[in-house]
Amino acid sequence: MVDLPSQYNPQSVEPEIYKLWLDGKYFHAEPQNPGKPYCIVIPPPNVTAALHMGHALNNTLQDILIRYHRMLGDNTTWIPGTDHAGIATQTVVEKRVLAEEGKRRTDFVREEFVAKIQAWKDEYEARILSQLKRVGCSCDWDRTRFTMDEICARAVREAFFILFRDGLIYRGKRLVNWDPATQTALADDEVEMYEIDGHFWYLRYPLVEPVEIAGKRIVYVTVATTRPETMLGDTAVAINPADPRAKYLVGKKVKLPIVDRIIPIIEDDYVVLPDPNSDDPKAQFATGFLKVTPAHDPNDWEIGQRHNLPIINVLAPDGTISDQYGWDDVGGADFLLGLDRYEAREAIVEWFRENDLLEDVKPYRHSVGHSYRSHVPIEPYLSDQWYVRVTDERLAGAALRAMSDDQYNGPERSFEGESWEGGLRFFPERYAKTFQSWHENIRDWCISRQLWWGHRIPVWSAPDDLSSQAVAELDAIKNRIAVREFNGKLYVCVREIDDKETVAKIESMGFVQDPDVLDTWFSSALWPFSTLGWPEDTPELHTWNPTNLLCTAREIITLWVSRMVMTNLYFLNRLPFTDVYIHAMIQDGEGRKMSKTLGNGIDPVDIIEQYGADAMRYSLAYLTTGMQDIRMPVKKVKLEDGREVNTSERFEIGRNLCNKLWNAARFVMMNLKDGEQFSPINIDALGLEDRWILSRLNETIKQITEALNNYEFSDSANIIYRFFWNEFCDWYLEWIKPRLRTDDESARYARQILAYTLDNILRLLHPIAPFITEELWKHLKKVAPVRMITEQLDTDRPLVISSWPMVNEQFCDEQAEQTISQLQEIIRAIRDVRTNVNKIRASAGQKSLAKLPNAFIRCNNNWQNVFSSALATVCELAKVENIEFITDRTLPAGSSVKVFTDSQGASMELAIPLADLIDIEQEKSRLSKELAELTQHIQRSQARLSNENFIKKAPPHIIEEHRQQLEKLQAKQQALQQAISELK
RNA sequence: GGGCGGUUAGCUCAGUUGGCUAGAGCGCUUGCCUUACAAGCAAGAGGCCACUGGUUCGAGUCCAGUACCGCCCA
Repeated sequence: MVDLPSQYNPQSVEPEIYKLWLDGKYFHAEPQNPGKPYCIVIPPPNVTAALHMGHALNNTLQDILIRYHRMLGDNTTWIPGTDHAGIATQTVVEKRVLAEEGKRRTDFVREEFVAKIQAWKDEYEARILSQLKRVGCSCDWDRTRFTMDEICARAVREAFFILFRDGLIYRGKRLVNWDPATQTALADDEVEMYEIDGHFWYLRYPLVEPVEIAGKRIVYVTVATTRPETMLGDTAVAINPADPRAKYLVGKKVKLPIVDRIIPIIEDDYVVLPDPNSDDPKAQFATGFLKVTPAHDPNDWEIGQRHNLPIINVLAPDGTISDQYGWDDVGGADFLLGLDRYEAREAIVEWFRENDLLEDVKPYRHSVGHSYRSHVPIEPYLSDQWYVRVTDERLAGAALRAMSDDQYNGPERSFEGESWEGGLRFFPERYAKTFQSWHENIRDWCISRQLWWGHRIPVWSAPDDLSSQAVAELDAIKNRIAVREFNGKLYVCVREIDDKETVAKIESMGFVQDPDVLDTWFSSALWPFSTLGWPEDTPELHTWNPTNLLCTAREIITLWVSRMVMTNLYFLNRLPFTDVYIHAMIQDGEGRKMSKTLGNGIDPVDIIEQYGADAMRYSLAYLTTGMQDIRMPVKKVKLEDGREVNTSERFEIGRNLCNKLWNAARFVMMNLKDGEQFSPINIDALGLEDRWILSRLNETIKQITEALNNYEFSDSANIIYRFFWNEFCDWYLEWIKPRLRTDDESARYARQILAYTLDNILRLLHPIAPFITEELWKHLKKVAPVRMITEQLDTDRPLVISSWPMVNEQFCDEQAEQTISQLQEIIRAIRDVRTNVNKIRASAGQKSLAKLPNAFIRCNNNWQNVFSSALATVCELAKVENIEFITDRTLPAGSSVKVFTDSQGASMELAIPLADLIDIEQEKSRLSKELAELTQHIQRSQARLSNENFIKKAPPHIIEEHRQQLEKLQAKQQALQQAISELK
């Protein structure tokens, strides 16, 4: 006998169940295990912060698939881990240290500060991994990795070395996206564009010699700029050659105010011609003259390259005005030195104003790049950085060839016969477009970051006075290093991470290691093989790479998916994964991103504590349709312990389902006889409802399996919900209650089917709701250790490693389904009448009836037999004392009447006498309303069927369907009319 | 500026290749503490499917355009 509380309490179940799984090592797989390999690598959460609801969603979906495949018998592993998240983590630690100790990073030596970040990492890594466990994630914990651990570090070193050796990494001097707050370069995709209310300032630059144009004496040109502070670095003024003023002005000089630099006026197509009537705001605001600052603007950089202009950098790395980084004609600008770029902006504008050179100021809204970490505006900044030549055919080109044929839409691809070509698929497929256009427009990837937290760049640069003897010595160790020359300087990459000897050697020769670290995404890019042991040729790598699926959010397609594809293809000549599933982003009720600053985030742990992990998981799966956003209205709630937390009512569906499952299972187990031994039974000997529920179960298995195979999470959640709740609980359980009270064979069959169906429900629901199903599985095993209909089910192992239900066509019973469906319709009709009778009685102050006294049914023999065999149950379910069959005599007058037509076209009439129960008039008006609606419907149907074109053009089976429907409607109408006329 | 989503019941969302009297959960109304479950049971009410055109015998579904909301990339 099982004794369970009447409410499911997840808190008391979850820790114990998770321990059971861990103790049994059920999540662990070895490469040589039997079964088809199935592997997912987790998108490693950043150690920056604890997990949020987006992570909960991301990992729930992965766990559903992992658990499903484990139950299918696949050799399944889910590789967990965390990401060091270079700039993000360093930034949060810098903030914390500043707040707690009042110190800046630069107040420490590098090792000291890295140790502080390391401590933060340890804290958050532990927290993140424990959060994943609370969500129920069945990760292969023995394989946990961190993007900076030794194994990943080794892979990073080898990957860098190969790319460096093969000429795919180079050093370049160009404008980068500079974050003056964290003082590092950023990749293009780490820059976020924000709309800013700014200004156009109109600055007058005096001509060295006045010019006469159309009789007018011109003494200055006016440039319009949104960033006046960059004028200090101007090295030209440009004008469009099509501008009528160009022929008078090109070649002339202006004297740059403040610094007094003499700079030329040049002509360049890039300059926008002024046009006050243009749709292009740039043309509206333009003066026709463009100040050119090659060191501080990407477009000006291009112009500078075309015209060989000098490059004058007036900024320090922290964004202050400085003459220390390539500016030697400060002139009158020394009062600006040391000012922040925005202070300088104001000072310069003020200077122009005072000197009567500020012509105008206009408000202007435009997008400005901001650091995705520090959120300060990005400064285009001239510097030397390391780049990966992803534009190379071997990288971006390969990524494009990897796309599956039906998802690729572009210029003809020439395949080279590689097995991976055309093997990469996106779900939903629209995201393939993002992937494709990213690679078609890709630019080289800046991978160096001026940070302390990350993989140090394994490159040593030569001293200026490198001797030829030293070069010869390098040659002697050439199999341990790669040597490349950039801008006349030698750079050495040391291959092995622990090759101290070589490092000592080159350092003794005066080589110095680059102080910078690699972009975090460089190590993440290797994740699908670094975690499996690459560059070692491990059995893990053999078995599980390519992995099967990557599950992530859409903004990650460019940052990460792209790079994993390119590196896996380049280093291993195969895909990192074949499928990419892109899930939705969770937003609050107003459609805003959840964020700390808005305070609208929901903490998964709060939800787990309130509703349970299964409830959260179920709800998240239920919400995962193919859409790109999930709206989650946020509600504040005060907990018993006084804390106020964010929650959402959207998790109630999961909680309610868990509670229902708990109670249904409780009911089943209360009715099972302890340790009852079941033996195979003949399906044909079973009752109608038994065959019905088995048939429905079989269909459910089919549908869920299909949904999971197609990553249709919401569908799978809905399918099990409907079967379990609306079919098993609402109908089957109610239907067999009378049988269970007997002590005959029929009761035993019912118990056998209860055990069997509950068993299957637990299996089907386990990937989505693992805790409660495992817990109930335990209890079920106690009361019904042997479960079967025709063949015995595997019940000896924990549910987590038990088998996924198989479709069994033997259980498919179309006739039982139709019959039950018809009976349901009749039962609902009787319930409906009773409800209305009670409503009318209540309004007349009469007592409500628990049951109707009488119902009459006129039907053929076939149906009468069906009814007779289930009469007591139908009466009970329909809440009627007695059902009487009539064949010849007319239906009793003064009845509410309904007509049904079964799938064979036979009609059946139901009459419930009301005369003694209620004031007939009210029922009459209700029926009249129903009749009016019915009549309208019939008119529409008739109109369609009398349309010649419909008959001529519609497919015959559709016409037939509409005909039959009309007949049914007309039968109903007739009965209703008669009933109304008799209600007197 | 380019690309991609969304707009269906008060709220959050389903709706297959066009063939419905357009569905679900929550909320609402009415009646029920019915021996698994009140986090429940039964029965209801509630929709010009954003707008305008088009294709079609037939459009929530396909096509074109408009409006608004949102995301990604410049």
